[in-house]
Amino acid sequence: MLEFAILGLLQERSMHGYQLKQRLADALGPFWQVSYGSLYPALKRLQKQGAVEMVFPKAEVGRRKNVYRITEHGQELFAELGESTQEDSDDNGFRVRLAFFRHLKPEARIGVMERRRAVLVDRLRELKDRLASYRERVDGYTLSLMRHGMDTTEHDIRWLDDMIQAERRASRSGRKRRAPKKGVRA
Amino acid sequence: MLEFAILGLLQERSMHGYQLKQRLADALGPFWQVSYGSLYPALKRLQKQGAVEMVFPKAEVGRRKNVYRITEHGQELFAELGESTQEDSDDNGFRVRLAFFRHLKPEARIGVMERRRAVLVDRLRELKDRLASYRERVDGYTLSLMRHGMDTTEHDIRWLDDMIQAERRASRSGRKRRAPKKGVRA
DNA sequence: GAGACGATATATCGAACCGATACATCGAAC
DNA sequence: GTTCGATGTATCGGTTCGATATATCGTCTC
Repeated sequence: MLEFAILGLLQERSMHGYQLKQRLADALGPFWQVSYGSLYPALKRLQKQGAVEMVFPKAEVGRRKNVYRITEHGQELFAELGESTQEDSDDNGFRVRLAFFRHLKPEARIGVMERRRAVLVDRLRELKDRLASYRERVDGYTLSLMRHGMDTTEHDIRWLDDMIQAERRASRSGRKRRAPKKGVRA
Repeated sequence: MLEFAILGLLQERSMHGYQLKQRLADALGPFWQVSYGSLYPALKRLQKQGAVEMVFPKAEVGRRKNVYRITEHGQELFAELGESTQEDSDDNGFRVRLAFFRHLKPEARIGVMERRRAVLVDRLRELKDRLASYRERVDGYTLSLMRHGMDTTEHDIRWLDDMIQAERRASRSGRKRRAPKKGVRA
């Protein structure tokens, strides 16, 4: 997911590590913060596989800045990671994807959201089963935790449904007339 | 948090690693799953600092089972970890604490919940500020993500308020008459 | 203009964690 | 009987986090 996020940011414009960290904190807000201990190694990995490249490898004067630019292979990797089913059950993984949704194809967006929905439906079912199975033999706090988890999951599913519907609407009208104005309503 | 969870489980009865992993999955449901790569090293760490001890160090016959028992020092460590302010901003950290709330003192429980509430209020404020600051210059998906985050956080705060209130009620009536029946209503 | 100070910027370290896997034993089904 | 799934302990490589080291830049103060 970190690689995906980096590539997503570099898609807008080339940046160096410090900027990436700032823009990431800005985009994901309080949901996800990355450390330099993850960021710089991730950049090196991406560079090694040719997904990003340095713009000014060595500036002779002043402070050293390693500005990275995304390559064509990086673009492909971004799309691939965005549609990958590997991180579907990771809550933050979906948030990260959502933050860069605008760079994915509409069909891919719907696919991601529907897979996410399936994960949440699974989770809801597991919570329901669990709650039914150990009624009475569990303390009030755990019970409350499970019930709140159910509420939250149901809320999330409704949210997804709205977004999927909006995406389909935009997709349909987008085929007839250009550009459906702004975006998704929460 | 892993150490805290292990000690919480061992407080009920002595167990071996495999059982710990199972009971952990059972208690935390879909919220948290631990790997053996974390569990066994954590047990060794706890053993090294004298918080747990092996019950049957070496069984001569049949399958090897390393049963661990919590020590007095382990009890202290559990209480200490349960009240620690170190993991307050970790969502899962609070869930884990909640799953073992029954082993904490009522005052500690209220303290943990109030600190958690403060974290969520902070998060809500940050989301509001962020939303106000970059209205218009952000895509619909990110906007939706932030708005949903606000809704969820507000919901969580109300949940906490209910639990804090219930805890206070139980605490007050518990001082007059013994044992306030069952527990917390979600 | 000297010094302090905070923001900018890159890099690495140790501890911890995850997913996978290896290895072994048990019970039960076929 | 032997295959198969559940039980059980353990470790490996790769990744992440939190902290820290190092250095430069802009700005403010005396």
